Amino acid sequence: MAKELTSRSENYSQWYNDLVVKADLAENSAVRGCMVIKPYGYAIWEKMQAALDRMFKDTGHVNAYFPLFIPKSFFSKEAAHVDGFAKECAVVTHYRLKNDPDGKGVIVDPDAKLEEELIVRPTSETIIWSTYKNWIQSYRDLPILCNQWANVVRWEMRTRLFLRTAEFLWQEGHTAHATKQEALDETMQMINVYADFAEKFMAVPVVKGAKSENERFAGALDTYCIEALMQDGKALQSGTSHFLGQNFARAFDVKFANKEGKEEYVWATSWGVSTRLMGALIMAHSDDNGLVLPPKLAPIQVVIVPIYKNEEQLNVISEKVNVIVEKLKAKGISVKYDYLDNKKPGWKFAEYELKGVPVRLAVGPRDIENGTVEVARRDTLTKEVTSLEGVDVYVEQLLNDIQESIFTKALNFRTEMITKVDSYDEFKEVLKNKGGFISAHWDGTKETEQKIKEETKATIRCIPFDREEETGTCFYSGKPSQGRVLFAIAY
RNA sequence: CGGGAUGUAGCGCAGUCCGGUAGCGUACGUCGUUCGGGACGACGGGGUCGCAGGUUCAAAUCCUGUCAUCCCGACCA
Repeated sequence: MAKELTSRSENYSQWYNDLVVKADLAENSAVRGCMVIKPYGYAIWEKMQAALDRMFKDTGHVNAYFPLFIPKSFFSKEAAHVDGFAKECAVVTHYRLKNDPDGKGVIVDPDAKLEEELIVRPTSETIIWSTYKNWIQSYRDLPILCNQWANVVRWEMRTRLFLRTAEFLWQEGHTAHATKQEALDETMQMINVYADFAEKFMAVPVVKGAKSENERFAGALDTYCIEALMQDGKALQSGTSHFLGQNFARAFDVKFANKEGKEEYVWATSWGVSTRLMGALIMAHSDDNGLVLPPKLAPIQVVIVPIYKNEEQLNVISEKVNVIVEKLKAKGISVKYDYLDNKKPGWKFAEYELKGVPVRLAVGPRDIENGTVEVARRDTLTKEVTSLEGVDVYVEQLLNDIQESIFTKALNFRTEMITKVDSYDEFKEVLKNKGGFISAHWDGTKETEQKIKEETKATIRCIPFDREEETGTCFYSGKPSQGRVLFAIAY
């Protein structure tokens, strides 16, 4: 099955490593687990970026950019935060190289040691809040609603392609507010933006909820998340939005004068999604023929493959196809007419399936004669012949259908994979044989969650916002519970 | 950082036990026939066998070291 993201899995080199993206490792270097995103893979990321950026701007946010390097001292200012990130930081200690006096190559110049080490950002809360300090004096300066598109580095012990790479691309929103309520609203608003993006663009259904204390972001008072389910039954945290309270404002001494002229600490949020979403996209929809991309994120939405024996035939076909291409473009549909004769039609069919192109049109002599075109859809791998006249309208509708159909398929799968469980035996049984989300009562304590994790590797993915009010008893401890939470094995 | 595996042509691999100077599939190039689901034939180009030492007349193969990757843990977004 083409669902594992492992290099040894059957189809990896065929459709994943070679075509979409490659975790490329510099030889003999300490650059481990970083990823190279090839042009086609990057085009998908660009589509995601564009859609998200639009949504951020529609909710009043602006983009900004902050430094890659963060002075070490900034990190020690928020205790929980440093605890969370200290173990996975890349540290810059020198600023110069020189020729090795004893021979070949270059060495780090020992005379060029930095007074204070610089940390390559694992996340930008600290550098941004030290900057915000200078931007904020009065309630009139608030709110600040900034987002940055950037790369960050987390020196993970073990990396997993897309899901946990040492360097990754992401966006991080950092907002500052005058009131607690406004910050809470912002936190909630952004998790909703993420959920909308996941469901409407990626066609990946997600559960919105709050993290348990154990799983919370380092330095946050509350973490909201969206959790998606992959085809192998494992959960993937796909986006988070944090209510930071006044923790960072206190740490960086960011105060403002309120309407009464009194000094108060600023309220903060941060939120982010990363190239991990590409992993989610791939693992949620792909099949053994390769990628299945939702039309809204497909760099190429329609590919047209002519079938011909000679140039004369091609010319006749092209004349008809060019009209369609123009019509599709006029509708804002990205279309590629692959008329080159260096590959055969069969090869092209397989190739574009591998790349997840949602709709393929094939036009050959037979179609020219009958005024028809063959339309194939990637998600169902079905083909039908339709009239060439008006195919643009047909395709436009089809793209919408595919978008919806991919989502419905994923949603049905997820619904099937949420299992209600009331005993520990049942819990273990479902984890082992079925996977997916397990909806169960939990007593709300760290200790219970920790023990369940140790014994089964399952963690609480979230406490869903829309859970039913239902009292019960914790399946593990037998203590009273206020409602069900979702457990799962996660990536 | 522990346990296991791997490193040989762009990619996927065989060859290693038992040392004799590197091969298969695919991709690539030329020509011809093909072209409605990854075409076929003929010829051809491409490899410091991860790296560094050692043993030997001779090392992809044996020995030592080292680097890197993958999988399983621990850790984490």
